[in-house]
Formats: sequence, structure tokens, C-alpha cells
Amino acid sequence: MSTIIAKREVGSSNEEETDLRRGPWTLEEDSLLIHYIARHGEGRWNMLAKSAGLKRTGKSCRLRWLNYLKPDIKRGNLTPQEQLLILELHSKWGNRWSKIAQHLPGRTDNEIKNYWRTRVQKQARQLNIESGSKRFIDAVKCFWMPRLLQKMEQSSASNSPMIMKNFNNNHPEASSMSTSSISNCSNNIPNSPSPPQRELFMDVPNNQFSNMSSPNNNNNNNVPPSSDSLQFSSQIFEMPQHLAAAASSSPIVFDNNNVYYNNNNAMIQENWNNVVDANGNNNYGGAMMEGLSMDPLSLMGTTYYDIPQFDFQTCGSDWILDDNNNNMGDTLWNMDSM
DNA sequence: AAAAGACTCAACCGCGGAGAC
DNA sequence: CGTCTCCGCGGTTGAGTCTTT
Repeated sequence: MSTIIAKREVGSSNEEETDLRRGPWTLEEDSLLIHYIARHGEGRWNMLAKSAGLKRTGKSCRLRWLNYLKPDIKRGNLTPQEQLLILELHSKWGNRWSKIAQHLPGRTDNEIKNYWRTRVQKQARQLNIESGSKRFIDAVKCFWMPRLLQKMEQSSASNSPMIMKNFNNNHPEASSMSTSSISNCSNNIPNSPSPPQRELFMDVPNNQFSNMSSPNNNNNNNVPPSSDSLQFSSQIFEMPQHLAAAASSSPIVFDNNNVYYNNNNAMIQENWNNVVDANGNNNYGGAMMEGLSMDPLSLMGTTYYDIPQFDFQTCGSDWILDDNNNNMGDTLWNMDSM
């Protein structure tokens, strides 16, 4: 319900009293604003408000236009890609909402800010983690972002084998995401028991390894890669189609020698040396096992996982614990709630 | 079905920077 | 320089809606 306030304009010779409306905009006001901007363009908001016959402040007009009426504004929930980008950019720039919004076409700073406060900070509250703290940033990087990626992969795998391709095309800025923003995940994370099962998680930049994947590691971030760390240096990683199909429904699990995946509710273990692509070729053996760079040209095939400068390593699903030693991984970052 | 609590998001507020005078 | 106005940003509010009890 709109209210009307009386504003006394001090400085005016006759102390003109202007009635200014506040609160929700009416259709009529929207129409006035849209038509005025269509004719005269935006900007000079105070003058615009008067000229358009709107009893609103220039600020209010600007906000209404930029956050709601502007034609190119996108409606609907943020996609996982957009959420990932927000997390990434927020880790870089903090609460610079307008700057972040510039990288999400059609999304407003207000929308992003609301998303952050209502979704992201809510998760932090539930975990008794101070949002913005190092620990919270770690959790975002090590759990939320990987799971967004996983979700993106799953949805992409079911629609198209070109994992991440569309994401990169739609978000060229994402290709400049730095691995450093997804680094050093373990500093404030409690030590974890040895993971009984490993999922593929994006983590750790080149030459930096955390203790998240190995019970043998200490807190030194620069310890050498543990035997169960697996790192992809290449940006192009071909996934055989049967694995891509498996990945569309449940996580694929890697270790040094094998890939584990779900097939009709049976856990399949396949040695990398036996994994073949659609042409019957094995491109994965030694290179994959050693976590070495793979030649993209040799991987020309049918299915690609185009990973935007992210590195991966295996890690346990229970390595991150909250203050009560509950497994955050089980309870947090429920992507459906995002 | 109703009340209470939780959540969402459009809109407002205060502040600071930029530019004009 | 100092003052004023405009603009844009980030923080906050609160009405409406949804969910839970």
C-alpha cells in the first residue's frame, strides 16, 4: 500500500510543499515511467520524476526502472551457472553487488544482494559459521561451488554431452575464474577421518594441496600431492559416454587406478587402463593415473568435459564438520534449496 | 482452518563520490 | 576551497506470501 508523505522543500522561495508517494508502485506509475523513458531516455532522475508527472523521488524512479521495469531484466530463479558465478565473484570482490551484477546480464545488484542474504547467509547461520569468515568462504568454495558444478554437469549431461561448454559460452568471464579462488580449502576446516568414499570435487590450484583428501596430510597447504589426489591439468577432459551417463545420475568416484560409478544400482569399478572411448581407444591409462596434463588433441572424441581452469581432486564426503561435528556435506548445500 | 513463524524481494534509507557553481 | 545537487551503492526494512504447527 502506497503512502503519501509531505516533503517540505527547504530553499524554495515559497517553500513549496510536494506530496511524494512511497511504497509499491502502481501500474499507472509504471506506465508513466516506461513511456517517459521510451521518449526521453533515462538519467537525470530528479528532473525525470517531475517531468513525467510522477510524485516520486528521482531515486525511487531510478530504482524502479533499474530493478524492475527495464526491458532486459531477467526473471525467475538464478541458474546454477549464475549462482556459481555469484559465489566466485563474491569471493573475489565481496559485497560489491553492482560490480558482480555487471557480470550477470539481466540480473540486478538488488537481486544478487537478496540472493546472498536470503540463501547464502542463511546457510551460514544454520551452521553457526559467521558469513564472510574464512571458514565460511572455505565451505562455499569447497562444497557449494563443486556441487553447483556437479549439478550443472548433471543437467548438462542429460541434455547435452558438452559439459560446461554452454556455461563458458554464456559466461566468458567465467573462463577467467582463478583457481586461486578455490584454493586453500582446509585451513579452517576441522581435521577429518579418512574418507570411506570419495567423490569428485573441484578443489586446489596447481601445486597446492590441502589435507581435505588425505588423512596423512597435515595442515601444510603445500605438501606434495597425496596418493589419492588426482589433478587434471588439462582444460579438456574427455569422458567416455558411459561414464557421462553415469555422472548424470550420481557422482563418479575416482581413485588412482579406478573409476567407480553407479550402474543400475550396482557399484561398478573400472580400471582406467580398461576405459575406452566411443572409438574403442583408451586415452586414459597412464596420463590419467598420474594426474598429468593430457593432450587435448589426443582427446578429440565425442564427449568433452570442458573444465574452465578448475582442478579436481578426490576427497571424502565427510571431511567437513560443523561446530557440533556434524557432517556439513550431508546437511548443507542442498542444491534443491537454492 | 487458523495462527505463528519463516521467507522473499521490492523499496527505502543513509552515505559518499563526482561534478557544477 | 566550500557548498549544493545528483547519482549510485550497500545496508536495511517490512508487506506479502509461503510453510509449518
